[in-house]
Amino acid sequence: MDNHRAYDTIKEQEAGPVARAGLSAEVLTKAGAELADEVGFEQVTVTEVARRFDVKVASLYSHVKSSQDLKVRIALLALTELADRASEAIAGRAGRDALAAFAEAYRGYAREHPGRYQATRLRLDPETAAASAAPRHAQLTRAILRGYHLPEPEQTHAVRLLGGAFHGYIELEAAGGFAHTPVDPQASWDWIVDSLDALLRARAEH
Amino acid sequence: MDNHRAYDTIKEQEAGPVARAGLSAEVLTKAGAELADEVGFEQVTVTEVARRFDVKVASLYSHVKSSQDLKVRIALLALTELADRASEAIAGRAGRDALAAFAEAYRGYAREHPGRYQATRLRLDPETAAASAAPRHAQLTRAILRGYHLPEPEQTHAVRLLGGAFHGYIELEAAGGFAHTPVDPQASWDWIVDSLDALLRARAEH
DNA sequence: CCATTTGCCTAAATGGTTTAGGCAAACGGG
DNA sequence: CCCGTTTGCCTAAACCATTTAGGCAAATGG
Repeated sequence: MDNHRAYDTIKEQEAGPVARAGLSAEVLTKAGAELADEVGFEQVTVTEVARRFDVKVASLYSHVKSSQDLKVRIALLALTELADRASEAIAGRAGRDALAAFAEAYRGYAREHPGRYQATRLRLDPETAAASAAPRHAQLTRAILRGYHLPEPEQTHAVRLLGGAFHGYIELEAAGGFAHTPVDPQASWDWIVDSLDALLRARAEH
Repeated sequence: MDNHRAYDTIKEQEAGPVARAGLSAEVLTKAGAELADEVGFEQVTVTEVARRFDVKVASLYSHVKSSQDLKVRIALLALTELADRASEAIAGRAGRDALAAFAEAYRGYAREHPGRYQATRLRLDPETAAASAAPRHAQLTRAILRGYHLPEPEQTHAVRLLGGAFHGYIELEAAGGFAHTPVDPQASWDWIVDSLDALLRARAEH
């Protein structure tokens, strides 16, 4: 039962005094998010995160409850980052400008951080979702729609249309669904933003 | 080394002559699809499928190459079923009718077969995707758009808009994203189909 | 300077995946 | 009808990720 001693000896021979890795839920979440961007969100494992800190797997369990807990934390981080980015994008803009900037914020984030973007689609239980940045996303969309003067319940319909359209397009693009058609995805994106702007303006007048 | 004998004895005592389970890639795929609808696509494991046939896990490996292979087969099955359903829905319809029927086919399939619908978003490698029913989905969308007389490249833009909008809406709805707003999802869906129809008609004229 | 807390450890159980090798049932030609 | 081959499912065992339990030592603070 002198395994600890043997370990310490080796450790001290090889790396000097045993250094603490400085783990915390935040640091692990950040590392998990980076891992997700590199290998995909589904491929995030506590084992790989531990490897990156050169630490034993069990050590992570003092900071996160489970593998699922780690994934939820990554999702919450991504939702917050994405809401911050969208919020900054629409600041000082209105109408078509705001819509285009908002759309670009989402698409840009998904391109730069594919794993984090995948994480935003993790199914959260209702309480967690309500306490997350998810409601901010809906609020930001409503802020854009203020420029179009839609009455309820049409404003809610429009929130759902925009959320679905942007999210769905990004997902189909990421899945490689556009690879076999020689039409520039950027051109489609611009056309779609344009068309949705026209749609909303038409709906406002009735 | 007489484990086989021991096993056979038990088997014969308990269940008579050793019956073959009648496994095949098709049967396993079907069972996997049903499992997906019950517990979610990510929760599909070869272990659970084996349990359902009362068969040892290793036995499945004569029929499917790996756990991933099973998942790909489920995805291909779902893509085919969904394309069949969409195809039937738009037969004999045009314009707004076709669009609404197409949309309803997707949403209905996702509601009735949530796990299979999740499977349709599995990332397939390009060759597999090209040989799947995925191209049929794009063709079906183009069939609907014939009624709107859009020139290229706008027709391609519209294919991407419709694919993204329907898919994104279904995903957001399934994720519970609409739970905290007291607006009927069906009403939003109808409004969205209506709006997209108007959008396409407007784009056709210019 | 000692007591407590904190951080990471070893050890071991659980469970899904996968390969290797084997027996026996089914099948088809002589 | 019998025997060789194929097919179907088996046992056994390795691998890897997850998770819990329990322990030592560094850091912390009175």
